[in-house]
Amino acid sequence: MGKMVWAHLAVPVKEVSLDVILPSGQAFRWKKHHDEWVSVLKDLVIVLRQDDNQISYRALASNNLPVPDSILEPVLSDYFNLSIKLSRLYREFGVRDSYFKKISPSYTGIRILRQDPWETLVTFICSSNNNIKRITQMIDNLCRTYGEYITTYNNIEYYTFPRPVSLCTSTCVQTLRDLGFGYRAAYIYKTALQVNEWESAGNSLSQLRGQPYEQVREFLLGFKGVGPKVADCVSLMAFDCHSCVPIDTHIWNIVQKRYATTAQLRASAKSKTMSKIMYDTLSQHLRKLWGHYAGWAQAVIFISELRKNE
DNA sequence: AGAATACCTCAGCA
DNA sequence: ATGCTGAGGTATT
Repeated sequence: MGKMVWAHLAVPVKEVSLDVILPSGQAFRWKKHHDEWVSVLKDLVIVLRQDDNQISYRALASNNLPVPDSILEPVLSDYFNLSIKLSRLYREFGVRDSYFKKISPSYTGIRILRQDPWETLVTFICSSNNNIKRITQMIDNLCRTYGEYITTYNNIEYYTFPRPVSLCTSTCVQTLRDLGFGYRAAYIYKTALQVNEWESAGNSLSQLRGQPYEQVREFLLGFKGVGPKVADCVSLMAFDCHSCVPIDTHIWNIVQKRYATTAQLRASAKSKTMSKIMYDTLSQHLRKLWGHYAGWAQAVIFISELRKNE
């Protein structure tokens, strides 16, 4: 083993709280081992430690060669969206929304990660009618089976996230079912075929970044297993659509409990399933309330609700 | 059009 | 114990 070389990001916990955002259902591949958070970004195993004033980081590559900080720092800065100042957003949300102002002091450092589009798409297809624990297990199985081995750290093997082409095999659906994907196995396979074809034609999913939300959303809704909620999660977490507010069961619950709702919204509460119209109405309502970075406010409210149920 | 139902799996609960 | 419910929904009817 080479000498451990740590580099540092001067980021206070109030801007990024790893312990809050990494295990809370935004990304599903971070593992905590003692005081270290470990995951894979691109083809590197990333190791993070955090104290009050900084995040220390280093990376392990498959060749065991050191990864220069000049490569690593931009990767992390991008992944954690560090150009966006959280303190400023919290202040603005607090002015717009008294409930946010009330609860946010207990939930600081919650920000939206900027994740890989393909990985995010697959992950959130898996998230439908599912829970964080199981989603984490499914994604872990997927990478072990179809990803490329990178290295072992703390006795845990780390793999890349498989490229679409790796899933375009005749046995994929059955394999995924055996790995616990249930009915989502077929969705993943079909999506892999589509994305592979799209990329083979010289495109990349990343080129959707910077496109208007409506176009990103329409594109995403074209995949099997992607409905309004999943499309919004991917738009927000991979395609820079910061104002987009995914409406899940937790947000729906909290809106009914905490926010004044219109007669139309209250009436819909009786319905077993949320209609597309109702979904859009609610999402836009919250977007207007919270503003251009509404999706970031949603993340705070979502985690506060998640934590309360524990 | 809009609402109900089936869908994989599994932990938590009565 | 066996059966039900809900988990960051979606496709189908």
